[in-house]
Amino acid sequence: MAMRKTGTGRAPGRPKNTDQPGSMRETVLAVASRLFMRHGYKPVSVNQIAEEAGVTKASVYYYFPNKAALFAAAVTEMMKRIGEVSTRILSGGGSLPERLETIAKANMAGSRAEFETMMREALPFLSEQQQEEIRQAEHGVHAVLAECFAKAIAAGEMASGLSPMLLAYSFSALMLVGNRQNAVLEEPADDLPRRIVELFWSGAGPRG
Amino acid sequence: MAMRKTGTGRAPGRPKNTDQPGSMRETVLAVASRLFMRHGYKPVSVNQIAEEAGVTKASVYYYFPNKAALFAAAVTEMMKRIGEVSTRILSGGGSLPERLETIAKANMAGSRAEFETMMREALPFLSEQQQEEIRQAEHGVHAVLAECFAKAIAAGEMASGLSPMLLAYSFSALMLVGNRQNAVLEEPADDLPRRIVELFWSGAGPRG
DNA sequence: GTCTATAGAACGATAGAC
DNA sequence: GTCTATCGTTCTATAGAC
Repeated sequence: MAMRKTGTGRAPGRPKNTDQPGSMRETVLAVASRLFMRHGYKPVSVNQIAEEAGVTKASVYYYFPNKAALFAAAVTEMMKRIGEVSTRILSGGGSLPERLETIAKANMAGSRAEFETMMREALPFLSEQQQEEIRQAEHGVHAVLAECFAKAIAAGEMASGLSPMLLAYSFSALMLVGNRQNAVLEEPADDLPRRIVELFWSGAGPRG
Repeated sequence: MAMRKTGTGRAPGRPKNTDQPGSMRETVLAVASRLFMRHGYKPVSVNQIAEEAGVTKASVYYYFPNKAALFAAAVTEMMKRIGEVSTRILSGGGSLPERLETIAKANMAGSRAEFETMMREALPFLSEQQQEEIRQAEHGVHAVLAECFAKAIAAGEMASGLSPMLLAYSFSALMLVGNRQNAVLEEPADDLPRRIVELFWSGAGPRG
């Protein structure tokens, strides 16, 4: 007799409403983003995601048309969360450079570099549309920064020669530098966020 | 009678020394880097490279153990050339910001973004060692910049708080920003190199 | 009875084991 | 060189909601 291979303990058919409603899709998304972040795109199978979410593969495919779409949705979701955290930090107390340093710390303590690596690996599997979806989500995160910069420029707290969006993308790019193998940068790792913000704020030219 | 499929017009056997010595490997490398840059990794077959270089596939595999190694070597070679060009620009005339702007223009006019895209596509096919080889070559390019920055810091032409290597990686990261879809940056495209260098040099903080 | 949300099974492709 | 396991994906059956 053949063993049941894909059983999840749950009976087929629509579940009772006692299972809190509307949560299955979000559960799958949460599990997926965690696994994708930890192991990358290819190594994570849809089956693995399904099992950890307590459903079968078929249920995952009920919510997402394919693995790439699930990945894109998971990344987009993550970006949304990052944007919310950034908004919270930026609307908090302290000077703007101090708040930027907090964001830099959060981004660099988290696995931003691993995120970029994962994106590179996954890119060949994504459709143009899915790539665009992710770009839009990324743009949203940058927009949060840009809005803050626009206000600061209007208030005279920042130089006025550069567009807020360019500043946002630049700051984001500099944070990525902080995720490099710190050995080659010849800087103490715990000081990097401060130095990155210092460079962003005051430039590389002679001071005074 | 079967047709010769892979003939290149050259007779089999070791060529006479009149064919300038040691150039075959370089010819293959040059052809490979051009094709990889133009079409990406997967779409380019080793056969195609061999044909355009005027040799057979067997000859290519004499110099390189596999396609990925050939790719890594081609990229490394390109990095070497980029490093040489950067050295030449940096040792030329003009102020340091002006020379940096020249480098930024060269990088952004050239297909730096396409290069990054190609790298992403090829990454899954490269061994750890081959990836490390490319990283080393990239590091070499940054070292050229870092050396220049170190001198400038010693001469008081740049701020002294940051390590030259961190500055080099940061400048490189900012140049990548210039390759984005310029629409989102809200900046005129032809002005971007100047603005990028301006940000790098003077920072985002209030001026004066 | 129809719609929704799940499970189970199977398909073609592919990669690795033997 | 064949066999098997697994992958992404699709199809169908079914239990419960409305």
